[in-house]
Amino acid sequence: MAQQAVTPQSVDFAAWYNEIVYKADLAAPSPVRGCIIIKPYGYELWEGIKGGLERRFKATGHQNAYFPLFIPESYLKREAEHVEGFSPELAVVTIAGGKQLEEPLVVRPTSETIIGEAFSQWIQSYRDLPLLINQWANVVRWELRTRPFLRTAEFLWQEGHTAHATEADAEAETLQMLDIYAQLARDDAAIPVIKGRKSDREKFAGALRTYTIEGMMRDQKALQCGTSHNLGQNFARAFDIQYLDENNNRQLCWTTSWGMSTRMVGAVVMAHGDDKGLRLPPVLAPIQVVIVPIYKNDGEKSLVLETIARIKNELSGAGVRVQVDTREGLSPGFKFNDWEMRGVPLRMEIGPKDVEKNNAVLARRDMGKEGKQFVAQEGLAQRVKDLLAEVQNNLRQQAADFRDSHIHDVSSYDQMRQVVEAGGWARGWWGGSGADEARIKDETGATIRCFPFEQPGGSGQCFFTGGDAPQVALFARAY
RNA sequence: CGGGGCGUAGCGCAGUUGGCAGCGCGCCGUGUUUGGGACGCGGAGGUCAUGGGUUCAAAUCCCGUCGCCCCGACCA
Repeated sequence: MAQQAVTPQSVDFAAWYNEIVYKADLAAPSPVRGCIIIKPYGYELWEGIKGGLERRFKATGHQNAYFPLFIPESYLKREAEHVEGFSPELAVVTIAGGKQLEEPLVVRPTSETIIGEAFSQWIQSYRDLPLLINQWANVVRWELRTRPFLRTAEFLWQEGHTAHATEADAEAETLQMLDIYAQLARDDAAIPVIKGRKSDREKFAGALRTYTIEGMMRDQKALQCGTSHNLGQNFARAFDIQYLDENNNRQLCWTTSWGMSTRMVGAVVMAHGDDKGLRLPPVLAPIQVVIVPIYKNDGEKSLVLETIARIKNELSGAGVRVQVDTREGLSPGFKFNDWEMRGVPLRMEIGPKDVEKNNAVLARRDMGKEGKQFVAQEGLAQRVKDLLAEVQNNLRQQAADFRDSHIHDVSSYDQMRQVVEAGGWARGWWGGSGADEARIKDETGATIRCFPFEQPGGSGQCFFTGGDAPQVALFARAY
């Protein structure tokens, strides 16, 4: 059960986050270092994200498949940059069935290699392209510092893997999927994100280009919420993914991969939560409306519950996810706080006075006391749906305003440092090298989150080197 | 892998000079409560991380081992 106050965000954001995750019943600690148990409420939130993605994947012609958890070690090594990127964080099985394995099996950190091997067999002709596959899976990356949902040793995600005949097709797919992630974040999770390209230093090991959506959390730190990679022909070359074109010539495929993970649950927590708990966007909220009955005696109780049963049916029938809090022995006040901790967007109170007057009390989670209102029971379902839409919009607007007010344009390193020191995001012309990036990270803690798609146009003067800069970059401290 | 800290009830913790294993929250029962975090009474719950040692006697002292947390390094 959720309960009691939480460390305020302003005092210690990290402590706030950890407490919220456990008190809102999203997750529980696990006996295995760096792993978590995702509890039903947290898993339902993930299912909401999954559902939103799944719908969009299917609408764009992707199919699900499933590939093995174990990957022959030699597969990883076929793509030089890839293996170098992942080696430090691999978990490897060397003994199975009581015997030393001839070839160690890597627990997948991602599946480009084993899927690449499969693709090389599935694809013969240009008629087999594009091949659009998605997999829902768990992956393991042996991280040294872990945090619930944000970075865990094992996490759940989807990984899309596609193969195309041309570079242009692959690029279009990569951008299309990034756009789907941005839609999911904005329309479902109410997190406005910035789309952009990763610097070479930050891109996926083995990719030609990596695109990202970056969201701002309430401590102003950046969180990479999803990535989409144009893998060029790197994996096609390593795994011999070829097709015969219309002219009977053998050609290498162009492949992509893209992923969004349970980290997104952490994003929802950190982008919207306040000192009273979670604030869930209605589109993803496992429970959209909770009804708290108010009564003093058995007579009132049966009257109140009767009315509630009718209202619940009406709401369910209208497609609203509603739950009645029938727990005995807890005061209404306790329940209010409990559901606020869990982030339920709308609370309804029904008491004897409401039964009598055919009213209901509605309270919005995204607002304070002024969010409480008395409404008629007539037309309640529509009223609730309208309010849910308002909450969704308001959360997104609040997140957008917060983000926009903490992004600042900079034209000198001094300025950039000031912005970053204050916790904000710095946007400025960039023409520096990878080594310059490393130095900035060292000195300020900030990294290039992305080169935003939205560019001012033309070229400018790099705020760091003073040289010519072809584009602006977004710098921030990140998770 | 370096520095620091902690392992005692489900969770959070106290336990002094070695002398009956404790507190708060939660849990179970019961009665009174209930429109913003109720209260009384009665209960259940322990391999004091682990192995050894000192002692009449160890949660407490000594040695070892394991695990976890924090800071640093690392982080497609």
